[in-house]
Amino acid sequence: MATIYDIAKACGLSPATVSKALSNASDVSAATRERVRRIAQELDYVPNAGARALSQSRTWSIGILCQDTSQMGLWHYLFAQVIESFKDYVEQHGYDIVFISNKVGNMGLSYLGHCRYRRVDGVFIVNTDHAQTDARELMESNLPKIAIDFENEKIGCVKTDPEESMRMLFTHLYDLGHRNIVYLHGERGKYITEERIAALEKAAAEASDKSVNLRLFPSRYYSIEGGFDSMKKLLSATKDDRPTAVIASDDYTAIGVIEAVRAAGLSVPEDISVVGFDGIEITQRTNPSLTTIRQDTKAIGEAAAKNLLSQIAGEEDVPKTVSLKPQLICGESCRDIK
Amino acid sequence: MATIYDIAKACGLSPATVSKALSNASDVSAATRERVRRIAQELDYVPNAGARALSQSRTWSIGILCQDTSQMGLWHYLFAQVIESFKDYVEQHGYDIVFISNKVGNMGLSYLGHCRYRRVDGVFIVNTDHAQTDARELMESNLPKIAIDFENEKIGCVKTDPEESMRMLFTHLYDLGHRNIVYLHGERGKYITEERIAALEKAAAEASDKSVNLRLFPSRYYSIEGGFDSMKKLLSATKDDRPTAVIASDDYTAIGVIEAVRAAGLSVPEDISVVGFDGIEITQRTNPSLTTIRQDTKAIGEAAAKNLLSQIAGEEDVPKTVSLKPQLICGESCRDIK
DNA sequence: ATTGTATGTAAAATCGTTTTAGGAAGGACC
DNA sequence: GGTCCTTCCTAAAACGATTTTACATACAAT
Repeated sequence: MATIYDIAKACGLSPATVSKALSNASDVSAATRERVRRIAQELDYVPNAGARALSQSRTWSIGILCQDTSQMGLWHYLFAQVIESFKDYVEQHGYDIVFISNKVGNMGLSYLGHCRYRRVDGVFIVNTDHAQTDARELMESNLPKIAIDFENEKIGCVKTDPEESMRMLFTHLYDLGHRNIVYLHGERGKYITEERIAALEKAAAEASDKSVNLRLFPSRYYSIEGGFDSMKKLLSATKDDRPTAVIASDDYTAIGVIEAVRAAGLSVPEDISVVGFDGIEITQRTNPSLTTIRQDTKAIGEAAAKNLLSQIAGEEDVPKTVSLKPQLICGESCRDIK
Repeated sequence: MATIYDIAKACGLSPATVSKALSNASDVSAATRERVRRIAQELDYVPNAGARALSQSRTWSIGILCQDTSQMGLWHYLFAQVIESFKDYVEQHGYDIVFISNKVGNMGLSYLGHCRYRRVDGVFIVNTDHAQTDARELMESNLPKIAIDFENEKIGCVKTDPEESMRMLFTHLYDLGHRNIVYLHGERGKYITEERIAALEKAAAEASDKSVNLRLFPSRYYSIEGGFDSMKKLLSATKDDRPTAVIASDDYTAIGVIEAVRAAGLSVPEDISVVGFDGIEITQRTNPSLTTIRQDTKAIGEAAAKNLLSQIAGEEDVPKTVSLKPQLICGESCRDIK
């Protein structure tokens, strides 16, 4: 493959001049620049990203961490959309993406190790067990970085405003007359879980209505089966005091919840109203269609990208946290019981 | 960040020896090797993939081309699973993945240009418009490469055996008594479309039954809306000779088909039987659940990875085409009309 | 004693860029 | 004519590895 040396030789110039000509440096005459360009074309020259990276000490690549014990793998519908939006954005700015893993070859690299091996210019933490040593090490590092739905002193985040989201859901149910509500929340201890629980309890408290009975019940994220099992347990645990509405941790869980309600011989929304979270496409195709909070995945990906690129560029005053507006999608899974 | 030079200095050795010690070369004493290892640990050394690539002229990275005009983007459920499986496999062998695009920065790189810019060791063509100039250029190149559902002289492929798949579907419907069948096929001209149509017609011919009436009707891949629209048209075009069964090009299309049947005041499977293709998870959650052909996405990804790594290793007799077994999943979308 | 063979290490070249420091040529100005 | 800018270009170092060649030393075989 042709290199700048080949071009230099063909043009009768030095490699340095060729490099500058190709990168639009100011101290090359227009005539020379054009000649170099032409010859480069003719020789089918493509720069070597690795060599460039070595000399610039930046690779124009960004790491993405999206790993989880959940069976969904990397391709959770929601995360996938966020990643795609992120990728499109950074790609336009010349970056490629590297999926960070701690199982590369037999090198025994940690997440951070992998980032350093590939010399990524920054990292986007989409999903991981934030409590795990490996993830912690990465977040402690001083790489430019941004996360989704997680933050601490060392890392900022992009998220769909939890306060507003949960208030929207609660208010929607409350206005339909629901007072006996259960939140089927995701794994306790996860940052986003705690945040949403707090937000929901706050919204409930703000109603200042003694008749409101908000209870929590554990489930897990992104699992139809998990939603099914949890709802089954919930139903048998609340025989005498069945909730009139259930807020699922996410849309998959909500699908499972609906199945469980049916399996118990009850109906949605006649007997129990159900709402989800995330607003993935399929929720509008289910039967009944689901009332849920839509997260704007495109905006999330873009906001994360913009923030990270600003950090990489060394800009000052890069916002630490970006909070995006949720949108309530009204399906047919809730009944007015007033 | 520590380099082998730092280690060399700390050990009182030459960089060459350090390099060899770290790569388990034979001509380094065990004692030296251990010492180097220890110091490397202490200095928190991580090799620089770019530098390594420059000197080895291989990057340990593989390009993935998965782009399409379809609105599904990169994250089509089926392709996503294949890519994940592929990624897991090559990752274990030390490779990272690069998504190939023709919109990187403002460099105006073609697909092949991007591959050359990043010096990928091989490329996996998951989905693209194979007729497009850019894709053709890539396939003409002499990079190690493998595709899904496409092949020609220059590139081999991994696919779910079309002959067997289509025969399974046809036979299933035939055995249920269906004689009036429509295939709602994907875009004409696509390799896989033509292959499946031919396979289906062959299976129908093999029935040697004059009463079999197999018709083709155009639709497009992976679109619920597309399936809906096509089925609507089909219903109005066949008022007097409605098919008893419809084979959709894929599961998404099948979902749209079912909606269209309902919208026409008919029912699945009472009035019309519907089958899909791909076997994505959600088809078992729809109402009714879908009879479909399951493609083994994990096996596809692995087969592609294995094949590509063999090519990269320069092995001889790497199989050009790998054909995998389909699996018939029986849902409740077909009725026995005998 | 000589030759040969491992063995362990070092020096230097190489990979393809970018960057820094400077040099030559030519014009403008006093 | 000398000084000072510009403008355009080059040489050389740097980036961080790997790889090839060469050179010691030790020890065995002849």
